[in-house]
Order: sequence, then structure tokens, then C-alpha cells
Amino acid sequence: MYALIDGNNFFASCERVGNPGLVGKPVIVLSNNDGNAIARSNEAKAIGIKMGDPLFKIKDIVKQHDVKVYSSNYGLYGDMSNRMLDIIRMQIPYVEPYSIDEAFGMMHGISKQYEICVQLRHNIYKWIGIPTSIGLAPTKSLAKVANKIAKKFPERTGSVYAIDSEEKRIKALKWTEIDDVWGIGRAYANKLKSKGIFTAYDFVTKVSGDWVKKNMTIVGYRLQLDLQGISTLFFEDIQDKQNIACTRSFERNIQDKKYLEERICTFSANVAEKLRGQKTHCSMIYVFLNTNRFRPDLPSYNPGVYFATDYPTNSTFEITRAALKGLSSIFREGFDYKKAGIIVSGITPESSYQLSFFGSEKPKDQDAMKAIDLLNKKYGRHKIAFGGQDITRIMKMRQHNVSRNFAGNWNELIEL
DNA sequence: TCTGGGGTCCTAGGACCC
DNA sequence: TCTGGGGTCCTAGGACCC
Repeated sequence: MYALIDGNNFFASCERVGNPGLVGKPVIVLSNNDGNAIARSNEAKAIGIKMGDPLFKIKDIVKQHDVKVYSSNYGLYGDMSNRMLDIIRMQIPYVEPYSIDEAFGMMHGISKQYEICVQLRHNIYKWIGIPTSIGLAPTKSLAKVANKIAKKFPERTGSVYAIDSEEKRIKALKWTEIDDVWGIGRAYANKLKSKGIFTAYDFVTKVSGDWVKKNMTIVGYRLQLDLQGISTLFFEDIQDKQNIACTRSFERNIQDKKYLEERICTFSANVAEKLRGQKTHCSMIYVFLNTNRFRPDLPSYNPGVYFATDYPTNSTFEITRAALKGLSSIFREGFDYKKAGIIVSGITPESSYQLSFFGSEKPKDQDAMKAIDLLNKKYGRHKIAFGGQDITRIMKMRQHNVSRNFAGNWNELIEL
């Protein structure tokens, strides 16, 4: 059996932990630049705010219902997420974090699984104030379904639901609309609906495995089996990321190459730091630029380019150098750029460093990077920055209402 | 006026190898 | 008239997730 533990309206719930006065009121949390609603309390959902709604389009509802609006505070959410995982690990030894607000627990070999889940939910709420829903089922995709039922019927299920019999599995699949199945997005849902498939039950009974393989690749076929109770999506041990990205939209349109260079330097420093944090190197760097995709009236230009590094590296100097070279090769005058970013890949562990035929004996700049990371850790992030970065941070994000990171920073404790 | 960021996996096709 | 078989790697693009 797998358990799926999922924080309800996670970001909004995190905000409530630090400000209990928000309980019962509509709360939303915005994306970077205060762009879109990316988390909503139940009350905010009830008055019609949709996932991803741009703030400027829901201004009236916000005003009318006195919706509490927060900028995103990832320091806080990351901290709460780690606390939640810690509590889960106290009761379930094998845990696979799936996203910032949810995790799979492997229940094989654990007795009284349902009772454990009930206890776990209680503990998480009592100790860190985050309400959760828990689904329990023989496969991962069924645990997702069970979780949805727990979330939809909190009174009847106590927010914990187990699919532990064939009758329950069938009932649950019949209840689940095809769009709500984990792994079936808009494109596949439309394709399936046009074939008369409207529920998860239809998907496992009315359409052949061959058709699914042909039209939804092997991924869809695995999902079909998994929903039948044959486990095809397995527990995965935590591993290093395969891509690391840093991308941002700009608050305004940018034509100036100098500004883009500054952004690229900052992004490079950021991903290099993440690489070092997980003790890996990268060997490929992708740089891209985007014009505003919401302005079809303006000329559009969305170039991107890959650059291989000479050897695996996590040096900010090396990555910045390659990224700037990439930028120069794609930049063209006369466009209004709205977004830029870099993605590094070809990630290998530091421990298996591949020597270059002609190059230096060991990875470059190791000592300098180590010193910088240490100083930044000791004296605060960005204490040491790189020449290409804008240390005055004039390109700062628009963020009107950021809460305190009351759980992760001594200086931001709540004062009563 | 204002529209996020960071990930995963799979497939097809081209270029290459012996 | 006739033109093998078995591979790898890379890239672009599409689908999905939170």
C-alpha cells in the first residue's frame, strides 16, 4: 500500500499558521511579481477564484470579499514543507517527497495502516498547524484517487480515505472524472472524451491497452495498469535533479542587452549554487529569451541555445561565461523581452568527475566557490556576489505583501 | 498596465558508428 | 533491377505534474 499525504491549499495554509486571524477568511497567495493566484483557501475557491487567475482580472472579487492577498514566501513554505516531511518520517520509514506539499509513504510491512494515517494527520495539524488529506491504496495512482476523495469529503472521511477493497476501487474510479486522473491532462482528456471515455472507470474498462499505448505512449499504458491495481509506478528513492533551472519574468519589457546580461549572471550564480548544494556538476547549459506571450500584437522572438561546457563544472565563473556566450548568440536588437532563463543539465555527481583530455587536473575554482558558499552561509545570502550581478537589485520582483518567515528565521519571529 | 517557476518522461527523426 | 542490420547520441517537441 501507498499513502499520499497532501497539505490542503498548502501555501494559503502556511500563511494561516503565522496569522490565525485568517482562518475562515478567503486567502490567496500570488506567483512571483504578484502575477497570478497560485494557492487559494477553500473560502477563496468558493467565491470563484480559479487556479492561475491573474490578479488584475480578479481585482473586483478581491475587493468585494475582502480577500487577503499574499505575495509568495518560498522560504516559509520550504521550511513548513520540511517540517511536514520530518513528521511523516517519524511514522513512515520510506517517504518519497513528490512536491513541496505532498509525499508518498511506502506502507508495505506496516500494520494498522489506516490508523497510522489518521494519527499522522492529527500530528501534522497539531504540531505545525497544516491541515492535510491522506489517501491510502495499493498503487500510487489509486492513492492519488483516494486522496482526492479524502479532500472532497472531509466530514465523511475525516480527511483520510483508504481504497482497500475491489468494491471501493471500482466505486472510486467511477466517481473520478477523466480530467481529474493524475497523469491525464487537457490534451489526453479531450482525446479520451471524444472516444466516450468520461471517468477513470471508463479509462480502465472501455479502451484497450494497445490503443492507449499507441495514443498515450507507454506512460499512459502504465497508468492504465496502475489504476487497475497493478503497480507500475514505483517508489523512487530521492535522487539528484536532472535539470536545474532559474528563470524569471521581468516586471517590464527589456530591450537592453546590458540588463539581460545582469539577469543571466544572477541566474548563473543561482544554479551554480544549487549544483554545489547537491554536490553535482553540469555539462550543458541552455539559455533562452522570451518576448511577451500575451501580446500577439508585438513581434515575437523566443530563441534558446545549448552550450556544452568543456568539462563538468559547478563553478559560477564557468557557468556564467558559457551562459553569457549563449546570450550573445541569441540576442537580437529590437525586441521587447519579458522573460529569460537558464537551465543546466547533463548533471553528474562531483565524485565521478570526468577528466578532460587537455584540461586542468581537477575542477576549476573549487576553493573560491567553497569560500564563497561558506561566507554566504555564515553572513547571509548574497553577501558575496559576482561582478556581473546587480548588487543593488534594482530589478527586484514586485512583491507587495510578503509575510514573515516566522518558522525559519529568528529575526522574523511573530511578535504578540 | 498588469499574466509564475521548476520539474519529469517519452518519441520521432537526423546524424553518426561498425 | 538491385541497395543490410543493429546500434548510439542528440535535439526538438509534446505531454504531463505541482
